[in-house]
Amino acid sequence: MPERISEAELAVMEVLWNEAPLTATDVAGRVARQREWSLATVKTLLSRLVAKEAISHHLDGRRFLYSPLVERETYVTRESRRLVDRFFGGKLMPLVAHLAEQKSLSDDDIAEIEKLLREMQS
Amino acid sequence: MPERISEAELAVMEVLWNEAPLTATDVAGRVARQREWSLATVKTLLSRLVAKEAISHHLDGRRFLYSPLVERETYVTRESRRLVDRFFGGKLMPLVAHLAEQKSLSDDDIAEIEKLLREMQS
DNA sequence: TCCATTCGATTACGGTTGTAAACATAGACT
DNA sequence: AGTCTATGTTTACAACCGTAATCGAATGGA
Repeated sequence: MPERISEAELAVMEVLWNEAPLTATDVAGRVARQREWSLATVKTLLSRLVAKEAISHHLDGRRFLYSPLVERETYVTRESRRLVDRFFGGKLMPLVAHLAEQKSLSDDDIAEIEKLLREMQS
Repeated sequence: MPERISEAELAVMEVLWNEAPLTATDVAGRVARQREWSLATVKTLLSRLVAKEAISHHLDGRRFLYSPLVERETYVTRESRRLVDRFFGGKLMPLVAHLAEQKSLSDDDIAEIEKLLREMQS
């Protein structure tokens, strides 16, 4: 049972999912484009992620190189399922219906989803 | 900008979305079917939800009756969008594709979604 | 009238999160 | 050799969360 990744930690994960391994300084550099965090903050988040076993670190000279342990795919799947379970009784249909009603779907989106579904069915 | 509702608070919201207004004791009674919470705990959660303006309470004699202020529809939409923004670049298609690939869909589900989409499109 | 029950409000307390400063240590530079 | 710098570790601290116990006021019953 993997531990949950917090909002702030997720920003760090995104950086590492995008490129790894990286040093703490590198991570701080890339994450800085999104959030205004000090290097110290990023280092705290990295430590916590290591403690949660969401990332690994191995020594490179005198510094650490960090890499994801949990894959983005895996995490996204888990979180998506969580949402679908919590709000839509675990069924995808109501989610799609819901978002469709909210006009989150353009006609193009709908067409695309239909195509995808057709492919899956055959 | 509405405040976020925590996991535990959500269980209380679900009860009130299902039936309202209710007293604290009633809420505790219904929520007890899911979680093992003392009445005190439920009362704390109700207070916090009132503070967050997610629910309202009005005096009925000497006790409060609680009702949702935030609609389930609204909240679910917000959370869905949050997930889609965080993980799928704001696009719904990839979420559906993702869940579909994860075999969350039976053939019947697919057929049902297709029907829904066809109706929407016309 | 006095007590037990019922309620909401206040307080509690350990854990997580966001955000960081301070500290220790190992190289790097002078 | 002594100092600046980079880097990981420890500590900090307020807000939020899960989970309650306790307090104080009001009510209902004996």
